[in-house]
Amino acid sequence: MESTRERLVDAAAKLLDRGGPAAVTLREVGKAAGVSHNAPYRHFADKDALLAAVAARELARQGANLAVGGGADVVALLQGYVRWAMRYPERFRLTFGRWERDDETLGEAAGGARRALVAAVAAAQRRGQLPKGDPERLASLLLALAHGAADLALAGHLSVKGKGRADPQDLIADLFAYLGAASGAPTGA
Amino acid sequence: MESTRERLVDAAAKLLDRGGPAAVTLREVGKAAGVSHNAPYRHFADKDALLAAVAARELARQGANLAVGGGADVVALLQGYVRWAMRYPERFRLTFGRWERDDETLGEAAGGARRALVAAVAAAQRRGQLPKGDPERLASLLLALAHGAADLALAGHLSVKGKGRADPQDLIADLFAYLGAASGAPTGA
DNA sequence: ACCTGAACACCGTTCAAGT
DNA sequence: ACCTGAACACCGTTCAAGT
Repeated sequence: MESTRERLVDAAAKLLDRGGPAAVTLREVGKAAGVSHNAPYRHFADKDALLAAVAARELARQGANLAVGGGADVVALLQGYVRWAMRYPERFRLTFGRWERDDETLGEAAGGARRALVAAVAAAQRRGQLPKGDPERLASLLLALAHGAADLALAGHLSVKGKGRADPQDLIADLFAYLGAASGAPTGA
Repeated sequence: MESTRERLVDAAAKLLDRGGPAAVTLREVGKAAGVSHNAPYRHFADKDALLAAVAARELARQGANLAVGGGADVVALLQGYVRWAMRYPERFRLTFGRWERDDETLGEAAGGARRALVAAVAAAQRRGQLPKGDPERLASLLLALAHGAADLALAGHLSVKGKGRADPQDLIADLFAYLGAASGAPTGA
């Protein structure tokens, strides 16, 4: 049996996927969850807190995916990340949107996902597939590329219609090829 | 003398900077521009079109900055891009937000900025500072990293508080060091 | 051609009240 | 402890009317 709270988060995520943030109204969320339009206030401080719960759940699932991957290929991890972003653009944007309030669960979920990625990077370094150096920093580089490629692609600022058509997956492959060619740690930093 | 239309765009941008998208109401925009709250409808189809005009103006300015740079260093160009994103987070997010409607002026502005970046990349390739290969695709790689680093930094998902503290500028420097170490075109793609 | 003021539907939030 | 229905302030949009 699903709790009301879970049904509310479910409904919010579904509405978000369908019509973007504008479609997520407390009235529609309530209707989809089978409660009144202000029942959410018994479970969340306000609409923003409900959206934060959606973002936290999404981030936690990402982290779980990464953790399952364990020693999985870093490339596969990043490709999974991009695939998720392209499939659920609204959840992706919400997750990395404006969260001035440092929601605890949200921060925790983000930390878990990050640790899994860093571990995979370190493993790839030991295998000689990635250059040596601080794995935290290298993970940031890889994540930033995957994240930026996905965001630009969603905004339509990546494909130039005519030639040089590179999707996010191509760019990830390119970066890995370059990193494989670079033997050691960066010299400039 | 500034036209009403320009004053409206100015006011919208200012309100956006101050309080995010939620603060941009047509009533506040009208008040700041010295007109009634529905005067905007004589200049823009709806609120979304007004925001698109803000985004287009921002993108055009970015393009102008890049064009002025001319043969400028690619690193300097990307650093300027990141500096802009960190200084005006709301404009940055708006510009790369959801624009299903293919606003013409917006697409044109984006194309101009992109062309300037590609030209700078090609110049750097001729100077041997960047590996050979399709400059369009290499530009996509660089832009994706700068964009992703800026977006993650704004979302607070980049600095890990403790160690490995890498800001977007560091990541750009890292990527260039790696690319400088990689001699040729990527082998994997 | 550009602007105004009133009006409408919709939304987030609050509150008194119910079980 | 959890939920409801009415109510309030606010917002985007429309429209008749003014210059």
